Amino acid sequence: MARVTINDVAQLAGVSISTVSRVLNGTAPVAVETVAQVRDAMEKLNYKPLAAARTLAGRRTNTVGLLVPEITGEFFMPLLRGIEEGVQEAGLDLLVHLASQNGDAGANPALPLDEHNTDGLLVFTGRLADSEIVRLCHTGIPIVLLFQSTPSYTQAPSVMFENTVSTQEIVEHLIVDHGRRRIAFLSGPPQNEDSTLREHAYRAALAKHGIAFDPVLVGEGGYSHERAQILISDWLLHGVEFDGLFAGDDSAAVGALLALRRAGRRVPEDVSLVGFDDLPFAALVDPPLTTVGAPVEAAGRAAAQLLIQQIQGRGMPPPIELPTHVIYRQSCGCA
Amino acid sequence: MARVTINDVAQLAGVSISTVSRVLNGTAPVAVETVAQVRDAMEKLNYKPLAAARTLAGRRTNTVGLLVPEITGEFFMPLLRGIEEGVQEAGLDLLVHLASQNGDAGANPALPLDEHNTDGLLVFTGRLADSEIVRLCHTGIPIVLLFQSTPSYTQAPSVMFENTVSTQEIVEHLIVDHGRRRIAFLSGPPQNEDSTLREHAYRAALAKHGIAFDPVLVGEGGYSHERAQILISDWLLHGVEFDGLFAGDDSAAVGALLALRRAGRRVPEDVSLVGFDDLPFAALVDPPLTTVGAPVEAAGRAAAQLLIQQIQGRGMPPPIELPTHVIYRQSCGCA
DNA sequence: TGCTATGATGCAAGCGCTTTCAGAAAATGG
DNA sequence: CCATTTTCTGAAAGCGCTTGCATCATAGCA
Repeated sequence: MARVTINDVAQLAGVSISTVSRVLNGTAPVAVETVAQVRDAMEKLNYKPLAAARTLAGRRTNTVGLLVPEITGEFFMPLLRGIEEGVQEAGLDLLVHLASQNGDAGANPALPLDEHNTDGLLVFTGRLADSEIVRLCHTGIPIVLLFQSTPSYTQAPSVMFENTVSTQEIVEHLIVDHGRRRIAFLSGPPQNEDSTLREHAYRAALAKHGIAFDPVLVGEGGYSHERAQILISDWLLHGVEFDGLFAGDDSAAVGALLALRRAGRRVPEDVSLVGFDDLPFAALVDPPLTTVGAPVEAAGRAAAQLLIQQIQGRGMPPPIELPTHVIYRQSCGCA
Repeated sequence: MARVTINDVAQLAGVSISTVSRVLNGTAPVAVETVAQVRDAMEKLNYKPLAAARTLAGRRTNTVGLLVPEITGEFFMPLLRGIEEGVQEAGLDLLVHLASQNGDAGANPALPLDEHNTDGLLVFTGRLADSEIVRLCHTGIPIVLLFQSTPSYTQAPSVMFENTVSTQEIVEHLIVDHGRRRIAFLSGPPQNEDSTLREHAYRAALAKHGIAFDPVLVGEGGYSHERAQILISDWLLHGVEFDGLFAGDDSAAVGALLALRRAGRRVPEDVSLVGFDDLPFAALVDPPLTTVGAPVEAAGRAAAQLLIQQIQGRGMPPPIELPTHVIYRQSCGCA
């Protein structure tokens, strides 16, 4: 049961392999009846071209790599879905690679994908040092950065969310509409760009309403419900008082919610709680979470498309910033 | 800036390409100092073997494919994580492919992966018809089935959860410890094997305690919170009465929880609610969900390992059934 | 010392496909 | 009706790597 090759097809169809290749790829005109014969032969033999051979001969892998820091959190799912769809639409395949998160940033996290020679790389990991990205860019491989702005001296396009406007709006909402004055903020993982932007916006909102920034009210939620839960429990235990909480993202918000409830604090009566991302469960928790809707799946899809655009030589696309908007539910105190 | 090939390395190291290949693959003894020279040359040139060429020459792709029905639900994440880790441990790569869920089962959902010629296939989709699986098996490509038992006339190993014992235990818990008599059941998607098994166990538990099975109390929750929420709302609206609910899985349980709450039913006072899987959020909802703990990530990892075992010719492993256990929290009525 | 295992290497034949080049056949135009 | 383009097809040269076979020392063993 040897593999059916292009030769077998050519033979059966009574043509040369060049012709078979051409009907396969549509790279040159082929007479309609010849096409029919070839198609027929392919069908009969159940011919499946060998990807590796095409790659080797055609010098393109038809594969894009996705470099992720870890597969966790509700956030990753819609993202992956968007990416897969975008990639599939273009007829490419998706190679998922978990970047080993060994502490040393000096290591070569992208290596495996490098080696596998994908046509392009989607990078979703703050962990990947700028220098590494610069290196990758210089190899000429198309890259798209997810939620990480383009480092200088490169022009890898990035896909990001609009953080500032919505964050400011949601924080101001707590101040203006719910009369909160002591509003805490939970940051994301260290050096997370989104988090930095959100913190700036948070501070700006406070400042705008004459509320002094209190460093006590800022902690690292790490976009993780465990972490946020522990942190908030700790705060509560140590008498840190606040009447509003912008949790940085929805995962942290849920963790915080749990901690608050366990400590007997009511949401939203005692504390107005808001998140960011509008992940699937945001509407499902009790009370439903007021948050910022971020088009995560669309971001994945957009990233895939930007990458494919580069791969296909259709130019270097500009960075994309996807709009977000506040979604008012009940956790802030709205009816 | 042409590609650095094995030739360049060989030349710089002053050896033949065969030797380079051998130090690369360790397929034959090479003198230590030669190895050093070659390694050196590789380093200097920053040589990266081209995967496609290795595949073509070596007749193996070093890639396994994952066929998924859709990327959604909390369930998929730990599964993917387990798979990726298992695959990565073996030094292989993971190609993720979303099976188009066009209604026609007649289509060829696996085709794309087929074409890409992976060394093996992880199949996680009830949608893939048995006939298709049989066909795949007959092509000789290693396969592992996820949550779907091996069809007859094939011996593709499968990874499944132990459904019966725990389900029976959790349902009996509602009957015995919480005095529930009208216990409803939400099934998974049609033809989902886990669901079928769980339903059998559910019925067995009822029977064991002399409770008549009432078909009115069975609905399709589809392992989806939206679907479950709609269904339960509907039931409540139409006066379907129940004091216990085994939601089939945790996603459906959360949906049901929401519907119950919206309708003013208290959990667990009015309705004892339990799920299955112990997904990450199960402990986070309010009240925390009593459920059956299923090692989802371990299942992914096990599947990857079974597949790799086949790929490496280390024999055809037997199916695996992973143990589950009831996790008592508060949604059933326990303190 | 002669003879065979063994170690270390090179040569060259592919792996299955794409693509350039050139040629044959058919279509076009004046 | 001949020159010229256009359409279609085949031969053949790789793409970068693995691997079977041959080679040649060197070492082991009687």
